Order: sequence, then structure tokens, then C-alpha cells
Amino acid sequence: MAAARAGLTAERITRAAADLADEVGFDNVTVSALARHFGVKDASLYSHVKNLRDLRTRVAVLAAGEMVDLIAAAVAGRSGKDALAAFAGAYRSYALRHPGRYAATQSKVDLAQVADLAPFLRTGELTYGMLRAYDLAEPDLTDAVRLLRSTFHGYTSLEAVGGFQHSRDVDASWDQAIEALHVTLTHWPRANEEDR
Amino acid sequence: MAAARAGLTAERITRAAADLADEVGFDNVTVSALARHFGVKDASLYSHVKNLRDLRTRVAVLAAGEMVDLIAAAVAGRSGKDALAAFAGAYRSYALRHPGRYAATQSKVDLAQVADLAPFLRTGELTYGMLRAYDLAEPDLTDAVRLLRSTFHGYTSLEAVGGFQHSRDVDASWDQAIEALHVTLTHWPRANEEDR
DNA sequence: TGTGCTAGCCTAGTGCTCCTAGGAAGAAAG
DNA sequence: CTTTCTTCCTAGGAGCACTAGGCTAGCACA
Repeated sequence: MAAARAGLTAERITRAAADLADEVGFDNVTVSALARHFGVKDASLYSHVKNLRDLRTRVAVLAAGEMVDLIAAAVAGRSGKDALAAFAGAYRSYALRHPGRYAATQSKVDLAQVADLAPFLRTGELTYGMLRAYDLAEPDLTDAVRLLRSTFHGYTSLEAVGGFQHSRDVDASWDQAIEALHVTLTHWPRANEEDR
Repeated sequence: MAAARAGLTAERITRAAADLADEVGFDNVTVSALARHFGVKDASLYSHVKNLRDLRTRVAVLAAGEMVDLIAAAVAGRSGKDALAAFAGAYRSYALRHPGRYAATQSKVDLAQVADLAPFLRTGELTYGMLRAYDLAEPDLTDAVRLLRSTFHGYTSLEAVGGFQHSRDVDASWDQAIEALHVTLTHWPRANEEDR
């Protein structure tokens, strides 16, 4: 196997790493396994990727981009509660369908080393934009964004590790959580004097 | 260093592993590093601990026990919003003070291999008990528990990986989140007919 | 059509890791 | 004092990340 040239690229390696991550978990992605997948020796990958951390960062950027695209598509044309539900649905769907990629987006990446910051920034813009309908001003707006992100991330990651043992349907709980968040956002307890 | 007998025990090793995890991160805890810490060869640890996964599980149990004790102490004698704030405060405080231990509690452990399940069960009891004041019936109760757990876990883990870049004070956002959760629980959107 | 050059992939090797098998020495029990 | 058990050891295998340096395919250019 392994013709003279295997046609490796940073992109192909990154994509394969992301696929592998979805199968075996993000932390279990190894350079060796990727090399085997391409029918190539370990050392050959280091011409395209600096090291394992670099590879992980690339996967994180790839996943963040895919995810924000899906969320953007889901939210497009909606507002208020519809937008919230669409955002949440796309978010959870991606996280469950691509657990390895999703874990990558949550790994602490050195943002200074990321070439393309756009995917990460766009997620923030989308979230703030979605909240526009709820008419919140700073600092409540940021607090709300943090609450949403926390809930989405917390729920999906607990679900992914099997944290919900109760027999209650996990989808129904999720819908209910969205409902509850909507209520929270519409009856947001405004900050009195502590500002900035 | 390293007299004839170093006095190793599964407990001492587990505790050292937990301390190391808080320093360098849960995934970066190695058997070799622990052996060095005790002035002992790697192989010596395997008389007390089956393997790395077993060690990780032990750390998870240890951490879960510590955490639930602190939360129980904080919640004791309180109810309603006071209890919620105390629970949340103890949870976040432990997670931030002991990031490695906290990560251990969130690692997917094979519950079948856990000798003492009590710590894990007690957390659930505490959460359900805390919600008693809000007068929710199933399945809303379970939904609410899941929402709380998600928010707590999501917030602390995002905070831990540096996910909150905005200049808004992280403690203030947390207080606001608790406030919002309290509002949500008091105005819980009851499920109509979809049940159990 | 030949000649360099530059990728792309290789071999070889280091050091760290987890983990096993089997041996020796201290501690405890008779 | 002897036996036995526990604790820790040496020795070694296999997988992993990563480096240094060599060979060659296939391109650009003459």
C-alpha cells in the first residue's frame, strides 16, 4: 500500500482527524492512528502539521466553522423564541452528531495561534443577534449570553457522557429547558445599580 | 528518598493523583509522575491500583464525595432561593478551586466499576431536595434538575477553559444567572400533557 | 530531452508512557 | 527462628510524540 505520494495536505489530515475524533473521542486522536489511516509513516504528517497541539487546534477551527454555519442557517429568518429554539436545536444536534468535533471546540485553544478567528467570533455575533428580540441592555445582555452558552454546553456535554440517568426523555427535557430559557429571557431580572 | 517501604496505599495514591490533577489537569495525570512523587518505580503503584482507568475512577469518587459534602454543608438549614444560591456557590467554588478533581467528576466513569456509589447518588438527592421549595411535580422536577446541573456545569467549565472573554465580571454574571434560574423555577412553564 | 530543485515521504532513533512477569527483601504470624 | 505475605524491585514489551537527515518523484526551466 501507500503509493509513492499519498497526497497529504493539512486540510485532509485535519478532516481525517475530525472524523476519527467523532469515532474514538477527541483526546484519543493520535498521530500514529492518522498515519495508519493514510498508509503512511508517522513522521510524514509532520511536514503538514506542526505537532499534535497544532492538529487539535485545526480540528477545533474546522468544527467551530461547521457548527456556526449550521446554526446560522437554522436561525436565518427567525427571531425571538423561534430563533432561540432553532439555535438550540442546531447546537445540540451538532454536538451529539459530532461529539469529537464538538469536544474540539471546547478544548482550550490558544487563540493567539489560531489563524482564522472568524468562526469563533461569528458564534458570539449570532448569539447576541438572537437576543436582540428580548431587548436587553448591557451588562444584562452579556449575562444572558453566558447563561445560554452555559446551558447549551452543559446540557449537551452531560448528555454526551451519559450524565442523565433518569428515565425521563432527554429530548423532552431539552425542549422544556428551551421553554424555561425563553421565560427567563422575557422576564429577565434586571441588574439594579451594578453596571459595566 | 524512598526508604525500603514507602508506605503506599490506594488512598494515598488517589489523593496524590487528585492533587496532581488540580495542578496539571486531570488528563495530564500520569502513573510515572505519581511514582516520581513517591520516590518509587512505576511498577510499584500497580500493586495498589489496577491501572490508569481505575486510578481515574478513584479520583472521581474522591472528588464527588468531597464536593457533595461541601454542597450539603452549604445548603444545610436553607431553603428556596437561599438554598439555590448556596448550592450554586459551593458547586462553582469547588470546581474552580479544584479544576482537576472537578474534571474527574465529569469524566465518564463506568458506574459498574465504582465501589461506592453513594457520593454520586447524594448529589442527586441534594438537588431534588433543594427544589422541593419550588413545588414542582414530575416530569417537571427532573427537567428542572437537568437544567440546573447543565447550567452549573456549563458555566464553570466554560469559565475554567477561559471561554468568557468579555470584560463583564464573571462573578456578577454568575450571581445574575442564579437570579435568573430562581425566576425560572418560580415561573416554571408546566408541561401540558406530555408526561413521564 | 536533460538538469536542478523542491516537495513529500522515508528510515532511524530518542524519550516518555502504560503495563506485565517474575524476583528479593522487609514485616508479620507461627 | 522459620514461614508466609506484602511491598517494592528489575527487566522488558509495546505504543506514542517528535527530530534529524536521506532518497526520490515530479515539477520548472533551459
